[in-house]
Amino acid sequence: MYSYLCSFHTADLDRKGFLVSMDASELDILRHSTAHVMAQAVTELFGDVKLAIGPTIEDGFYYDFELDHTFTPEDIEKIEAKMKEIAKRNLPIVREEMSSEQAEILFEELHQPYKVELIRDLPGDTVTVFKQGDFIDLCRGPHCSYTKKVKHYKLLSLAGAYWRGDEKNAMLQRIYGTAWGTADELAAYLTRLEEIAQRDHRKLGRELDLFSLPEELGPGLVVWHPKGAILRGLIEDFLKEEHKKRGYDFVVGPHIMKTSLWKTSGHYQTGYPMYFFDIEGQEYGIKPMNCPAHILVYKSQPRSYRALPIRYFELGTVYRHERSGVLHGLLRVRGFTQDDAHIFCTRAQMEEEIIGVLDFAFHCLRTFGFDEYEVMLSTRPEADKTVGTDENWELATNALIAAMEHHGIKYTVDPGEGTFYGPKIDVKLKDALGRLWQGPTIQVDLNLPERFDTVYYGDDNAQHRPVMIHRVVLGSMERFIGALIENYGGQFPLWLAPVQAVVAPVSEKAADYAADVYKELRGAGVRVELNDKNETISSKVRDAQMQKVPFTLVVGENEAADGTIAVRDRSGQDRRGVKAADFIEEVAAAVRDRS
RNA sequence: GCCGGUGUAGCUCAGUGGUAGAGCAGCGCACUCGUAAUGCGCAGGCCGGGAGUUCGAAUCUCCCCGCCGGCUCCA
Repeated sequence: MYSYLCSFHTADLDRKGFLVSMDASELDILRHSTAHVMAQAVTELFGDVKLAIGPTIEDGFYYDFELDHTFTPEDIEKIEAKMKEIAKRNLPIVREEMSSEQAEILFEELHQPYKVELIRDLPGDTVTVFKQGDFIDLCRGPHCSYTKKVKHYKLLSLAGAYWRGDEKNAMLQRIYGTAWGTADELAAYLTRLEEIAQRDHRKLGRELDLFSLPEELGPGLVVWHPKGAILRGLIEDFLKEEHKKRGYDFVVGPHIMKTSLWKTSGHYQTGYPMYFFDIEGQEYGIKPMNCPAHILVYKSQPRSYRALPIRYFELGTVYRHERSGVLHGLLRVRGFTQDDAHIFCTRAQMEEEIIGVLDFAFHCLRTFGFDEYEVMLSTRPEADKTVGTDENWELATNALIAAMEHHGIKYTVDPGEGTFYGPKIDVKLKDALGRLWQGPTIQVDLNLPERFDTVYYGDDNAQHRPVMIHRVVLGSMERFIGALIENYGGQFPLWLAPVQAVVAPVSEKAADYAADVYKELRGAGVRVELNDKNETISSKVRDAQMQKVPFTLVVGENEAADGTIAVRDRSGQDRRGVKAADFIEEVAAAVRDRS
């Protein structure tokens, strides 16, 4: 498939599978040097600049600065021009090793307090600095040999960023950029950014009339329009069917619950971002999670070990007070519906249950066109920040690992990134453009069973604590559909397309026949629309294409005469003389195998 | 929440102190048309909200709100 690779000596594929002229480490070096050249340009242009950090990131780099001047978009052009000039000077980039003390003195003299702080925190007693002309930066390197190598780059955006990512620290100004080995690669990357913008679910959501987030409603609150609601309904129907197959019981809880319940669960005390309000002197909270209700269902009667595992499923709508600055289309909202389930089982059953959940999750994801994943195991944070015994943490973590190994899943460990109440597995999905999205999460909960004193009776007739596994498969409807829209670029497969076909009469002469075809298809369960506007057929075809409708069914006098339809698909392929019944079967077949 | 940007018709966007504009979408009329835009016409705006400066504000200033790009946080 990649046989043409041979013609590229140092050719490599980048992380998203695109052919690039440099391997990952060469690109990394180039980008790092580009960041230095940018920092030099900023320093030369604005004088008193305090440099923070300037690492490489996926596809590029950034550098954080502190200075009195506030960057404007116009400054970006000036900085790019200055970078070009610096590159042209072709300064040698020289590595120098020095003792930490020397370096500290050097950067004190240069009025670079952030660098001094970095040096103090670095292990070892020597550091390296890199010099190009008058510009000196603390840096591990390596770098390109000359500034001239820095050629194909573009500064992309300005942003604020806290020093060391801590909001208690000073807000710095960050400039993001990208850099590549050749002009073509840079151009390809910029084209790719364009493509990503074209697929933006917020843009497609509006254009395809799927959903909106009206200002009148409040930030982060979604209304689903008819077409979006069809899409969402199809996904929910699929989920319900799959959960039934896999032995889940459906439960339903209310949206508001007394604050005392949130005190029992601990959400109240830990300052979970909830909404609280008062009813007749009694304080209530809107649920940010579904678990307490599920636990109360569990606790509604004594449970025997024979009844376990118990799996409760709910498409549970929750509300969380997300900080205003983090809201983003469907991907980060304040009200959302999780495909949430809680599994209560014995310790001995835990591993098998997790195996089942993983199997379930991957089956669902493949159905929606996600075939590549990255899996992360998040382990226990510092012990004093967590609940639960060492033994239980170990047991839970081992069960997660064993289940992944059972499936032969390659995973990376995110040490200390588990929740305070237990370890978890996060699955990230890779979409059509190679981007990662948050997907299934499986968490073992060592906290709530204790807090709610959840028990079952064992064969020894004694009370035991069940293991509680909290898991979502698609995550939330909102976030998942956002990802789905971008993954398909709005071109949903037939089984998910809100409108599967548009009947487009060529002229009024075929209007009656078109109406008949429309009724026949609708009667057969095809999601079909009739475009009987007083417009040309070209215009109707165009409308359907723009709406990314899978099939446009053109009917004119010819079709009316022999009782057929002309089927045009989204790629522009046209099949004439198709019987409506055959088309209906074709659609039904695709819906059956979800394609 | 914080830093920066931004907000004009349903959508995309012009309009830098002197009576609010275009294209598309919508509605009407004509045309009756064969696979990505037929023509003509008509409607449509508290220029995000509030306060101020000014004879006069979409335009200048301040406050608030939303959105966008990030930081932090997360399904």
